[in-house]
Amino acid sequence: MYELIFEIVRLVPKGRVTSYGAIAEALGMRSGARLVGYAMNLSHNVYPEVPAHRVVNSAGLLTGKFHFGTPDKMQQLLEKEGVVVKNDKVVSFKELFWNPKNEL
DNA sequence: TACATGACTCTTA
DNA sequence: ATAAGAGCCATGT
Repeated sequence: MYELIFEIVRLVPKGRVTSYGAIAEALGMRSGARLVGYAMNLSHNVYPEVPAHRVVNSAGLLTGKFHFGTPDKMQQLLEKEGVVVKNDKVVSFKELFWNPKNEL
């Protein structure tokens, strides 16, 4: 079931980000954002790798950074891809936001 | 089968 | 504008 979620996340272009809610909605689960988060939790041992660091909450906050081993890993990865992160939140989130529906 | 849990989100005070 | 409460769906025990 999480396969779909993983696929969507893998479609997120480098340097862009998306939100749990957006993914959930793209899959038809209007209020399944929590489920998407839960899926990300399992994404660390699936293959191909899932760029879970490109997924943030509706406010652009890096809420799941504690699940990357070290709290800085997520931010590091994002910045390395060109995404500016400040105070655990994505700068210009609105601009960098990537809507899954545009790819379906 | 029933209950608890979670990387969320929206609605009210 | 900030804070607290309730819904939501798939899994695991």
